[in-house]
Amino acid sequence: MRERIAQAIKQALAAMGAGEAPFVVERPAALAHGDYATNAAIVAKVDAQELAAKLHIEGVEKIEVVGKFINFFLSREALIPKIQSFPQLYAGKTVLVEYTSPNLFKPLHIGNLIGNILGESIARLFQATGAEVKRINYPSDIGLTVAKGVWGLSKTKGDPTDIAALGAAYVAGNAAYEDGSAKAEIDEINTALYENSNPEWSDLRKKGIATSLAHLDGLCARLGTTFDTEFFESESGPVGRDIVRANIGKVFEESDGAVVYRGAHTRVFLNSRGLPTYEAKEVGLFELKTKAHPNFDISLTVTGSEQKDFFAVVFDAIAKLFATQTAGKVLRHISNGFLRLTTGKMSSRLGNVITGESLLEDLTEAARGREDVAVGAIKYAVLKSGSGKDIMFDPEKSLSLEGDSGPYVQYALVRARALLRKAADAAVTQHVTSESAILERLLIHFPDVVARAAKEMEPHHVATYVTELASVFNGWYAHERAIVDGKISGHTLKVVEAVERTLAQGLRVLGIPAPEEM
RNA sequence: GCUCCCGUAGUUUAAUGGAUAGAAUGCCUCCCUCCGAAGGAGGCGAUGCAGGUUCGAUUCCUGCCGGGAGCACCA
Repeated sequence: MRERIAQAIKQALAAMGAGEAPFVVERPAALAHGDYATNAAIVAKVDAQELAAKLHIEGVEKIEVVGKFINFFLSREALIPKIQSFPQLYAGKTVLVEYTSPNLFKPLHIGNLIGNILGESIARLFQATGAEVKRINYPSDIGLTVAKGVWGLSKTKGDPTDIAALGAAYVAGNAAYEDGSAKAEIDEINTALYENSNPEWSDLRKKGIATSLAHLDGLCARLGTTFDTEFFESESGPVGRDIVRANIGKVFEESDGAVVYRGAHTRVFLNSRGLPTYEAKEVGLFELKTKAHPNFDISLTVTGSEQKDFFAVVFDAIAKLFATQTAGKVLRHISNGFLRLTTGKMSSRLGNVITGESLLEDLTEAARGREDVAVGAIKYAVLKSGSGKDIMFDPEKSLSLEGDSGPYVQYALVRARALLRKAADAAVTQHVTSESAILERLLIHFPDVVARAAKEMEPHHVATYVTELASVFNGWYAHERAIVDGKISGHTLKVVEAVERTLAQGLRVLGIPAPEEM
């Protein structure tokens, strides 16, 4: 419909001799300004009345000129909701989305949880708009964090198959490293793990990794994520190290015994002991990713916003190392913000943090045992604002299930579904009531909202829309009776069906469960 | 010090250079004989400051003030 209006304007402008103009046809801020509006008269510098008079568009009932804007009101027939498919913006494209990527041996912290929530929604937005999506998890299974855990396990004689023991071992190791009491020992373990030179430590690592990974996969499944591919730092490290070594003097240079890249700022890729750092591992990861998915078009990496500058430099280095593989492709880092408590930033490296899991459990309890509602609550809290911004987390308020929240939208959907169940037993009449027009006028914009959210990789557009729809539906629901004396209007039935479908699809791209009952 | 990001009702936030800056929460009124009140209706309340570009600026540019993040062997 929007396209049809744009085409008509283009033709009318050409007929007026106004030529090309960068006008837009968009949803006006206020319903009083119609279903679509255009600034064409302003940007093309023509008389709005004259332009409007030239427009005759099928499905448009009324064209109104207000000031210099032209507003379009669709006819009831054009509004009658039908199955709305999303614009297939990314048809034929392959998109790699890397997210979650925790340090194994450590409980999933809230930052990982937020990254998972954002990454999953972005993956779903691309799928909804036609892309083939590969979900990638890139856990850290080697490095200082793991060394701390292995140190802790060997000190505490902890059971490496017990997830709680792993967490405790990491906390102990981290503390001993930070206060310096075991720094040398842990560094030694770290090197030995890289070199696989100590069977006892390597065995603890292997068992701990398996436990941690199984636990992680279970939690991700509860959150609605199933990964297509898992790459590990133990794989990317050696690959990256070799690539970096082979490019010393070309892309990298040696400095103080380390191998560095000088970009926007200088970063160490191989440390002075010759071990690959996070930077070199990213280089190796890119090699692994392109081997597995050589035909990708877009590669996204979702991590905390503090890594923004890091990725700018690393992607810069990767573009030089892989000139042919990156030509015409998009490599992008997507930031997720911190979840901030009133007490300040939560460090992932300190022991007494709220884990992703404990948060989910607390929310579930507050949601009367409903994990789907709890998942909806936390996901909505993360996705309702623009990505990359910090999420203010007041436990009291975030646990509340009222207002601008996931459960609010879930509840509206449940009401629509309950109504449809009732309607199944009702007689369907032909008369058309006018009261639902506001719902119809909102419903038509859903595909554009999803398209925009996908293009900008901003799920919050969908969250905002779905809440608006839930609110309008609730208002309509409280004000009107759909089923009277066992009869429902066929038109109303179609509208409610469209609301149900739209809310369900909206929640799906957000990764929020859509309950049948609450 | 250098670089980047962010300042919108008391609070959490939305807005594609467009029309009367939209919600939620909080506070003040109302509404369940009736499809689910975890709901609905109404009221109060906001673009940090100063310039600039533009027919039009929350949006773009400059300066200032305030907050956050990053900047060599962690991830």
